[in-house]
Amino acid sequence: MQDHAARRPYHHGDLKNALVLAGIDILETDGLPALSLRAIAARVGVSHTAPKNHFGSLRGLLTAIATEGFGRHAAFMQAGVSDLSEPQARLHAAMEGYVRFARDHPALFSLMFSKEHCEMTDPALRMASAESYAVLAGIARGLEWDKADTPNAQRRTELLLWSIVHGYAELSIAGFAGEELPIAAIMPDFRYRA
Amino acid sequence: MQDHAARRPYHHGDLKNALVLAGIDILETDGLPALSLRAIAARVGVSHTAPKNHFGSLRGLLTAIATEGFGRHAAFMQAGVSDLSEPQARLHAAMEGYVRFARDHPALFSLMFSKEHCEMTDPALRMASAESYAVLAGIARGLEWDKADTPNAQRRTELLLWSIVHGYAELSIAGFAGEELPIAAIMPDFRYRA
DNA sequence: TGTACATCAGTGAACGCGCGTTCACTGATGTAC
DNA sequence: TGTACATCAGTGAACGCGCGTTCACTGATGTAC
Repeated sequence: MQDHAARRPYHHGDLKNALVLAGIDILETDGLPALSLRAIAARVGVSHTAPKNHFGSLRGLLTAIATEGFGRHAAFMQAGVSDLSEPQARLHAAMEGYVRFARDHPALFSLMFSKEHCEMTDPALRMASAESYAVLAGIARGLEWDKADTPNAQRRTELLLWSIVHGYAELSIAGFAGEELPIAAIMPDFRYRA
Repeated sequence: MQDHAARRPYHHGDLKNALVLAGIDILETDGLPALSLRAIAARVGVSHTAPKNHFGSLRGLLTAIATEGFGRHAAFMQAGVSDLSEPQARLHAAMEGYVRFARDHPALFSLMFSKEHCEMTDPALRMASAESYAVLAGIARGLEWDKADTPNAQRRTELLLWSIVHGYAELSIAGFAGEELPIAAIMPDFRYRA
């Protein structure tokens, strides 16, 4: 007993991080409805009131989990892209990463876009989601399409790409997309300049 | 008191329908988390165990609500289309209806695509969602695009259109789509045959 | 180097709440004869 | 036309459960002097 006490000191040391990781763990295993302050704290082995010191409330903790989610999401997109140089291949790889993340981590992905659970105005969350968006937008830069001469063409192109990949991911999760085609199979033929 | 009893007979008469409508009402007002058996029954003015006779469980009732949602969703798409004859205009009108429905009824829209809450294998739900999909697919039929010669070109075209409109709707609800552009503003230039 | 004190991190019991379900019931309706 | 009976629709009290929050607390750490 004394030994256990010695091994587990009163202060955790990195509770904030541990709670976020435990939360993601629960999401993967049991889904969003299982994500409560008590369940997360229990998984870390800590009193269920401890999270309050770091996150204020359940909503705060969920927001932090979503923020971490956006980081991983961006990494999924980057992963397939690094080796490629051809613009269209890079775009498709990033989009494929987007969809793969959603399929592999549906509960986390849902949380990331849920106003219901997350504080969308949170600065850290906004920054993380913006960085994730920037991966796609960065690759899309220089993309040429039919309406390139309309105002805000670039922003609109990005929004189109984002809609396609996000919609496909959501439909895929919900079970409406049928067999799991690579996203390249449904992409229109964008052309690149030069 | 006697009067009230006389006015409100023991049997409701159309409780099944009334519960679905009450549920939608609560969704519009207070959102998905507020949607409980007790809340829905209370709104109709009935014991909270009464829904069990018609729907078996909360999940059954939510599935029925989503089914009704798909019906309304289809109506939103149809609404703008009827007056138009030009194919591209019809397509854009249907898609605009799709997005407008999501923006006007975000909680109901979310429920409709939530495995978490609905029994996606329910026959009535499947039929309703298929009918909704058919509105878009019907208009898309005959649409010509760059990959028209690949296998399953039609299905892929439909899936692309659905992804665009669904993704744009979701991003719009989540607050990521910025100012509310009509969807035509981000659509690529499909061409129609003949 | 030591002491006092403020601050921070985590505890654990208690709270009230709303939830879905179970249960034995009652009122109303339909149907067989 | 009437009677018996089965079935259906709705009641309301009670249940146990997990939830987030509050509260007074304690153990550990840092800092001023």
